[in-house]
Amino acid sequence: MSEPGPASPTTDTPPHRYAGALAQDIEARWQDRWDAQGTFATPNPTGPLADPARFDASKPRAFILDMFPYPSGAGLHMGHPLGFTATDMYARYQRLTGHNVLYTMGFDAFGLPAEQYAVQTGQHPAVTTNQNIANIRAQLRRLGLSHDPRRSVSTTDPQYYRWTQWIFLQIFNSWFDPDTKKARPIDQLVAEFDAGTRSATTGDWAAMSPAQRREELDAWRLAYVSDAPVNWCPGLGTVVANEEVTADGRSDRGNFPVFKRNMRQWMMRITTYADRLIDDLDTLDWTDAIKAMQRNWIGRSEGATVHFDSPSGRITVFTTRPDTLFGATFMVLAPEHPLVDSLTTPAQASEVAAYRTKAAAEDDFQRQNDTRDKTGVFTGSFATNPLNGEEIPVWIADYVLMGYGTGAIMAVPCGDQRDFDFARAFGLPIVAIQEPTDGRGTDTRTWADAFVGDAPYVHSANDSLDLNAVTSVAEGTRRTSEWLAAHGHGEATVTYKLRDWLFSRQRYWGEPFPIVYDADENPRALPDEMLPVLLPDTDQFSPRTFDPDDAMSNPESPLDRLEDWVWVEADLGDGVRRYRRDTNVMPQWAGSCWYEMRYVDPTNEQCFVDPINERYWMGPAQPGESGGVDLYVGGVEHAVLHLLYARFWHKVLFDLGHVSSFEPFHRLFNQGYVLAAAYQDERGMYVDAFEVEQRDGGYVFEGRPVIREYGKMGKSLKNAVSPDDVCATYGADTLRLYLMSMGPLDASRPWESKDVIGVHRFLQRLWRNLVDEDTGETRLLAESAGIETLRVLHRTIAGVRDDLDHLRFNTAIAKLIEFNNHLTKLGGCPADIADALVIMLSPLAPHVAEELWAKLGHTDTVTYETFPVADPAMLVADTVEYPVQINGKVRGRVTVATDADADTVQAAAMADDKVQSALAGATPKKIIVVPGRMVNIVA
RNA sequence: GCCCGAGUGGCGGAAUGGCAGACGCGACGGACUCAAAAUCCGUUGUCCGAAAGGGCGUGUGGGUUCGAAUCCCACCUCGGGCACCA
Repeated sequence: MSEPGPASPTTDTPPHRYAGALAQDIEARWQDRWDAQGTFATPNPTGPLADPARFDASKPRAFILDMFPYPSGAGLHMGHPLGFTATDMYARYQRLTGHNVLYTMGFDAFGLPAEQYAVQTGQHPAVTTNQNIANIRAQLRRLGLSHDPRRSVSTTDPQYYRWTQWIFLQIFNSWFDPDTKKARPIDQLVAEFDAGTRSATTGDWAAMSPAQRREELDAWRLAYVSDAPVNWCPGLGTVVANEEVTADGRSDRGNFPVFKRNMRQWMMRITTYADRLIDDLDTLDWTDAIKAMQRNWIGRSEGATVHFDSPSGRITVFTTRPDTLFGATFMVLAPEHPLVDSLTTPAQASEVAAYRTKAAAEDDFQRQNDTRDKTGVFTGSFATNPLNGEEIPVWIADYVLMGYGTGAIMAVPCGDQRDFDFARAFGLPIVAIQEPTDGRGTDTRTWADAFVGDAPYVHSANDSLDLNAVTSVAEGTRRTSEWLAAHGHGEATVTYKLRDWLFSRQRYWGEPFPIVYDADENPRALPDEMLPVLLPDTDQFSPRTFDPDDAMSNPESPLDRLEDWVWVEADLGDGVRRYRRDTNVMPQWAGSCWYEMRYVDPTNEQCFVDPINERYWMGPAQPGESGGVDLYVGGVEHAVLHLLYARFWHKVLFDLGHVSSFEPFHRLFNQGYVLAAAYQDERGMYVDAFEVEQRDGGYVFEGRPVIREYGKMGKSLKNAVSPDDVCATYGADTLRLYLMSMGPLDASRPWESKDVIGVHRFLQRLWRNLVDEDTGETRLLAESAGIETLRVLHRTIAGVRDDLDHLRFNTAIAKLIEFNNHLTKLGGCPADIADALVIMLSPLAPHVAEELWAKLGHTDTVTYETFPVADPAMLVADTVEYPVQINGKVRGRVTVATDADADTVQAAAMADDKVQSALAGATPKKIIVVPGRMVNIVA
């Protein structure tokens, strides 16, 4: 860091002043001692980490979790200590308030970042990953986080991914029962087929060959191989999930173009959980913003399917507005719709073929740009509107997407802006079926746009359905859906934007699939005793990447090259045979889908988590509650990726009876970002923020003017401050306090290095109130605390408790500073309240608190002490000062007894000189006395 | 366009219906020092005023209320998410 820190001790600074060097000395000693004594080891109810002598089942639990980091070569950035400090302070506070606390840290070490770093350095990812983990562990240690080190996991550890593979097989060997809306073991489906209580979808189960049966079952599995459109990213050399593709059709990582291609890939049937993933959000303590993002991503819409008769048979559409069916004046099919060929008349054939070719050449993401003008082609055929028998033309257009609904729509131009635009562009009829409430009338030739909303229907009746008296969309929708169902022309339907999860990647650094293929290319699960399927060692770990724009390239998995590994002999129940291994690896998200459960029972070799331990740490507190981690802190960037996938896996494991909680993360808190000033030169290039000088109200870099903006702290903006440097200058306790004092945890905050000194001075003053800076001995005031000091103390206790309960670390710190400022004015700390002060400080600045605790004569760690409890009697004074307002402006103050009644307070207010002179003889119309608060006189 | 969230001193922020600006940075004045740094003490929303005191003040305009930074309506600005999803 280039910023000046506090002075290093020189001859004239006292030897025991709390400054950077002393802080580091204290911190190193206490970190060593915590390690040596296993201070933060938390016992389990049962299993390898059970310790009956230390486990107190009568205490409430607190499972506190951070989103675990990728061990990238760059190490921690300031965003990590921000979230980690918050959870550590909360964890320590929970220990002080009598909770059993589960708090640890792991590493999400598979995936692209680790692999790319390995490719850059030419070293094996296992080597670089372990180096990076060691490096980050050292950085974390400096922060004084109270992790149980025995519970740490890395997703790349075979002892960990053995269970990731096991969970994959649980999912593979399950099906979703649409009746119970739950996952069930595939054996139970076989039993139902055998018993005839459920019919197979592809034929008569009893008459099927073994191969046909296998195919039938594979189509039910929650993890399945599918030849379907996927996102192929040549620049990365792998396919990626929908959630990893940005709105402009590029890869989330690397920003390469992504192409839709049909490929044979692993999918997970997350869509079967769409309703539960939405509905169960109601049971979670998450922000509305994140819930909205998840709902939005799942994209549930209720409506109806409607069947139209056409020369090529039935065309089914999905609509959210079946009530507008009388106004359907044409239909539009996606260019890829399977009926387009047979619907197209010879006269239209060349035009349709040209349009389809053009549409196919464009990628999906260009097509989804709503600023484009509408394009489309008439097929030459007509379909019949089931409500009124009208023949309406069938068009194809690229604004209809094959991937949503049925890939076909009924177009109601009077009630849908897109259809309206299309009708105007091609001169198609627009018939009003509602009388708009804005007075524009029903002559659609004069309309500037479609009308959407509740309004009386017109021209909306046939022999058996009459909406013309209906005034609400909801009622019209309900009655039309009923009519459609009754007449066999459709039914109420729910559609989702959510697609099944593409689960395979053509990379090296991931979990291998515990799957082999038989001679007929059927996927076969490996038995438990063959787990883990170890990731084979190789020096050819770099995936084959391609020209980022080469859409027709094909993925080549690095594991394909390992012939010796690929072919394996095994007995899967029908004798020893030769099988080919699956050469894909699982996506980055697999390991993070369940890591919180492994923290609960990290060394269990019998199961991924013992049910007793899971129920203790994650089980619902009350029947009907979701259960799950008590507090999960992390960035908002995982709103629809990790958080959706992890919820899905957890629900499958719940359905199968492996866990007692039906949600993994009961309470989620999203921390803000650490921002910092960044500077751009006239070319728009970022310059080193630490070499920029402020001059004449502007900013200058190497003599040239630069402009300032604020952005997420990091390498790309050249404005990153390293946590290590701050620890080296001021100590970790100062860094912790600064990060938390900057503002509320959920707000983004700009880093200002010059502000760090503020909380450092606070610690220095607090230290000085307890310790003689020359001798290092305690210097406590002998006389006991007076009533005024006790009142300040108890107000502080109550306030800090309330703040820490609600993760308001910024105001908790401010209250402690206030209290310390009071002690400073007192000339020091009375001996009888020093313990309380130090215990309150300990969750926030644990190292200096431990040091002070020891100086106060205690031999044990402060970690498991009891947080002081405020005495209610100390929170009220004998007298209270009332501000007296006249017409809402404060004009005077009166002091009355705390228990004075309203009349007494009013009398005192009226008797006040300033009030009388402000009233200037006027008679009050009304006087409001708010007990304990204030008086307002209305003159 | 739609859905969230936020606008308060020079700066980060506090106050969620009851004394706006807690706490911190910075700035200014003072102590210590040969001096500087560090440290300590004091002042610090703004305008008028020598002071006492007073006016104004939480993005803008309106409303509810004895009383609004806080609640309601409309608008403006910024940040985030989604976006031809039928």
